[in-house]
Amino acid sequence: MGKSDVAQPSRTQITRALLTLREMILSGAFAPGERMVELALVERVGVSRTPLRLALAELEHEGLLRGLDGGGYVVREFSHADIKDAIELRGVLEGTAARYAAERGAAARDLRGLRSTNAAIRELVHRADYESFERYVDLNECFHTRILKIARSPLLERALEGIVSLPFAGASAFVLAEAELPESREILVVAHRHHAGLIEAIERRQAGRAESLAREHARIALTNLEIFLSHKEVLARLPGASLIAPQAARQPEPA
Amino acid sequence: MGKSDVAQPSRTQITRALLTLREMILSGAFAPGERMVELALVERVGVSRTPLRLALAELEHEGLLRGLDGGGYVVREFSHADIKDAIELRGVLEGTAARYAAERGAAARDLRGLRSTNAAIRELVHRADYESFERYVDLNECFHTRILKIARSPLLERALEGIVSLPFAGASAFVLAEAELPESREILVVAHRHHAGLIEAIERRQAGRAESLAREHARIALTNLEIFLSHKEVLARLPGASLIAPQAARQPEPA
DNA sequence: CAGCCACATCCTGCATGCAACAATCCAGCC
DNA sequence: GGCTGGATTGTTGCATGCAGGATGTGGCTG
Repeated sequence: MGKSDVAQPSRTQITRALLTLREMILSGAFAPGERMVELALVERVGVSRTPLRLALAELEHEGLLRGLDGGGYVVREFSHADIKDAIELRGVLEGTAARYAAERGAAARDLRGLRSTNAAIRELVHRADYESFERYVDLNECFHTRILKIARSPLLERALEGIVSLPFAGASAFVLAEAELPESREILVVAHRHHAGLIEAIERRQAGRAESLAREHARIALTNLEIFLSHKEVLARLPGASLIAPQAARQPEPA
Repeated sequence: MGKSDVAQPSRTQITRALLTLREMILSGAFAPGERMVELALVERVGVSRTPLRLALAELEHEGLLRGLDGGGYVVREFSHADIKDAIELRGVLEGTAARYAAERGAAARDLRGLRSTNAAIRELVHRADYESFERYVDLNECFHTRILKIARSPLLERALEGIVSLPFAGASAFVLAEAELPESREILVVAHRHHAGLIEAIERRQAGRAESLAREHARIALTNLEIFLSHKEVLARLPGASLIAPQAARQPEPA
């Protein structure tokens, strides 16, 4: 939303390569651990090696690729623990954002913006059609972005960007497909309640409350994750699903 | 420690350029806002444009450079607010690491390692010579790294790396020159006490205590920052000092 | 039959040349 | 005199050629 790079999909070859590669990886075009051979990608992406390499380096920073010692990159694989960690860490950072917002104070118009966004969300909570869910995702992102802006910490924004760029770590990662899993529908009611509490906490300068509430809010995604992992046929339709490591012979480490 | 890139300073041209440029920037070879012209850097660094550009992109990720819309990079300038934010955010992340360590449990040998490191620190707290301070910095870094390892969260490590790579955000950023400012000497006693409390909290699985203690521990750097800002003649000798914006009547222009 | 060495192949790291874009400066015109 | 247009210069974006290194394979030998 803030960035205007989607409007110009190929203003530069680097972004073209970046968008194409990210799309390909998340859609499962490569198996986890598969090596990203530059010359092979030149054909499939349509750019030269120079911008392509820049894009690969960028994707390594985003966490989708992993650099090899001898050079080159492979597609990363994400364990369940990785995803849980990412969600928890997002909660920590968004909690910090909420705390900053409460401590540093929010302008009246900022609070109004939060309220109007959350009011729009309330209208959609009980809708069941797909279009409403798409709209919900937008509004949800908007709400989280608003709080982040109110926190007024560029560094925090950067750190959070680095987390939500990971698959399944975003605030709305699992929301979209909830349209198909009615058992998780009531979660939206809880989320709306969390938002309302956050607004109130920020308005009343209750920093501790705001922080812990935002953390708990992020943990909603953990619940959603569990639900999804027991419905693999739906999970497979989410972007990046192919990057999740099978839970099989992995040593289970209960928290 | 884990990475062995310092042993081979120029194993690849990219790292050579990266190390050289970082050194040059932190030593004040460029003024904040100055444009980093590639061709000019080719001479001064001694590598070609291709690896140099990779290094520039890396430095932008580290936060030392800022990318321009039309292309190219400029040296970033850090306000006091930026530094305070970085320190506070480091506290949040190290607090999370301490909490993880307490929640997930530390092995006996990990606790022993923490204790021995902190015991070594205790020996140095009242020493005043420069060599002792250098050793103190090493041990301090070691202690923080140990806790981070015990937390067992690769993602958290990455996030923290992204913060401490900023100038003045590291755990020992202001310690080294404390040798010259006796008024901040007793801070080391407090820091040692914090460490001891952290070990105890982790051992007793007191997650909340561990988190808030680590946060408070990071705020020591805030105190040190204030002290330094009132001793500009000492501050100037720290790497990266030239990147700090003067606090004067600067017109803040929020994006 | 197993281990080791040498060779061939593939891939990445790097350098350089070319082209397009942006900024700047100067000149001409209103 | 100010503004606008164009030209020139400087800088980045991109492509490709080349070389070094890692890897895998085959054959030879113990």
